[in-house]
Formats: sequence, C-alpha cells, structure tokens
Amino acid sequence: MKVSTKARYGFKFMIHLALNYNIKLVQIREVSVSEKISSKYLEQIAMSFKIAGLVKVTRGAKGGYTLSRTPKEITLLEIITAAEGNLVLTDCIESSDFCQKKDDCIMNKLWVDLNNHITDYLGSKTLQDIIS
Amino acid sequence: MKVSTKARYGFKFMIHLALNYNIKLVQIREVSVSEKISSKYLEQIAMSFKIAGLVKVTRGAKGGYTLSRTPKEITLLEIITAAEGNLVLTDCIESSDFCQKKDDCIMNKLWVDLNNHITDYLGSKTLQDIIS
DNA sequence: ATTATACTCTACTTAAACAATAGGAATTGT
DNA sequence: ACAATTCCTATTGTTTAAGTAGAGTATAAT
Repeated sequence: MKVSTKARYGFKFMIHLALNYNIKLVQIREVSVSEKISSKYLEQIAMSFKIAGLVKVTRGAKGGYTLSRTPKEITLLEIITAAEGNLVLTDCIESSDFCQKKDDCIMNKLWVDLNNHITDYLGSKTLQDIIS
Repeated sequence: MKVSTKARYGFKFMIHLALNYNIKLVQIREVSVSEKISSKYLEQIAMSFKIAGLVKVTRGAKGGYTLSRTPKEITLLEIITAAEGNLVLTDCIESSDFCQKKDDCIMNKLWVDLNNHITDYLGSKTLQDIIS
C-alpha cells in the first residue's frame, strides 16, 4: 500500500499549475527543474492528466499547461486516478469473478468499505485546499 | 495502492482462527486447502503473526495456531501491519530526510492525514466485526 | 524409542509492476 | 528557418511481491 511516484510527482505538477492558474502557462521543464523530477517522466504524467481532461495544453514554443478548471473544481481523487488508474485496493472490489466466493466472501465488504473511505476522503479535497 | 496478498491471505488465516477460537487449533494445511493458498507461503505469513504476538502456537503433531487474544481484541490494523509492515503511504510520512522540503512541503500534511484516516479506520475494526 | 505430524528458519527463483530513459515526430512563435 | 515545446511510443533498468524449496526442530501418539 504505497502511493506511486507518478501520483506524487503528478500532485506537484498540478500544484504548480494551480499556483499559476490564470497567471501563465506552466512548462514541463520548469516543474522538472524546481522539483528535480526527470522531465521525460513528467511528460508522461502530464499526458495522463491531459487524457483525463484535467489540463489544457498549448503546443509549440511558449506553450505549456494550465488547469482546465479552477483549483476548487479539481479533486485529489481525480488527480490520483488520472496518475495511477482507478483506486482499487483489491481486485475483488471491481472484478466479479476474481473471488469465486465473492457473494459470501467475508472480506469483500471490508475492502469495499475501506476503498470507499479513501475515495470519499480524496474526493472531498480539492487542489484549492492544498494550496491555501 | 494495492493490498498485498500477504495481507489478504493473512486475513483469511486469521478469520479461520477467529472462527475456531476456543474450539480447536487451526493448522496451516487446513487453511491452505480450504482457501487454495500455497501452504509454504502461508507458513511465512503465519510466522509474521506469531512474531507480532497475534497468535499462539503449539508445535508438533496435533499442533497448530490459535489467537492469542479474543477476536474482539485484535484490530484489522494489527493484522495488516503484521503482514505487510507499517502502513506508510509515502516515505515522507516517517522519514524526516526523505524530502528536503519536508517542513514546508505542501503535500506532507495530506499524506499524513490520509494515512491517519486509513489507520484509524482499520484500528477501529476488529476480527469480531468481520466474523459477525 | 520410533514415527508421523506440524511448525521453524532461511535461501532462492520467478514474475510483475514501477520507474526512468531515449529519441524522433508534430506544432507553434519569432 | 529555427528554436522551443508538447506528443508518441518503445525500451531498459530496478525493485518488490509472490511463490518455491528443503533441511531442521519440537511434540504427540503408539
């Protein structure tokens, strides 16, 4: 049970975007240097945010990224999900045939509850909460 | 962010012990067969519960395991911690020199809060809750 | 005592996931 | 044209999880 570097780096990237929201476009290089993260790696992470629709991109010289919504409208759950896929503590949470006993598996409810706990928590916090 | 098989198998093992608490000793083989888990692997997991003081062991023929306390007195946090070590979502939670900026790292508080959220939840549930 | 049973200890192997690197293509401002 | 910047995708390296293996130790039953 660890948070991946993709999610951690991704948060740092999104925080930069939030701090510069409505001010300027943010470039990969800039975040890469200030956070000491490989720019090539960060590119991939930024890409997943783009795919998730969390950022808007301007290509070419003087291009860069900006949030596609206000910091208040972007939850931490959306960020972590974009970075590392759906939050699924155990496969039995979403795959119905993972555990033969699923319907009467005594543990299933616990995992589902815990998973909901975590997603509710992350879903209730926004980028705005983090930067202020 | 996944729960390891050690923890998942470990829970199943502990549930068997809870269901047989004050009834009989439970053997690795028995759980291994009924849950379709490698007995050698389960041995290792059972060992970590022993080290954590969660189970009592009787060696030799007719030996086996039983809980060292009542199911109500064993939290799920203790079980998962015994199985996969301390729950630490990010290294910056416990290692003070992991992030140079730790004191003013904007994310640290979030990880600590989320970690506490999860440990509080698991700490508030007991084996008894699961089996009843 | 001997034997069968069950836990103990430790080393090794395999497989999967994570993390990072690499390089060229496409786009845009000057 | 050229430099800056994102886009795409393939590959490599590293770490951890997962599982296997086997010899050793303790105990109950006979």
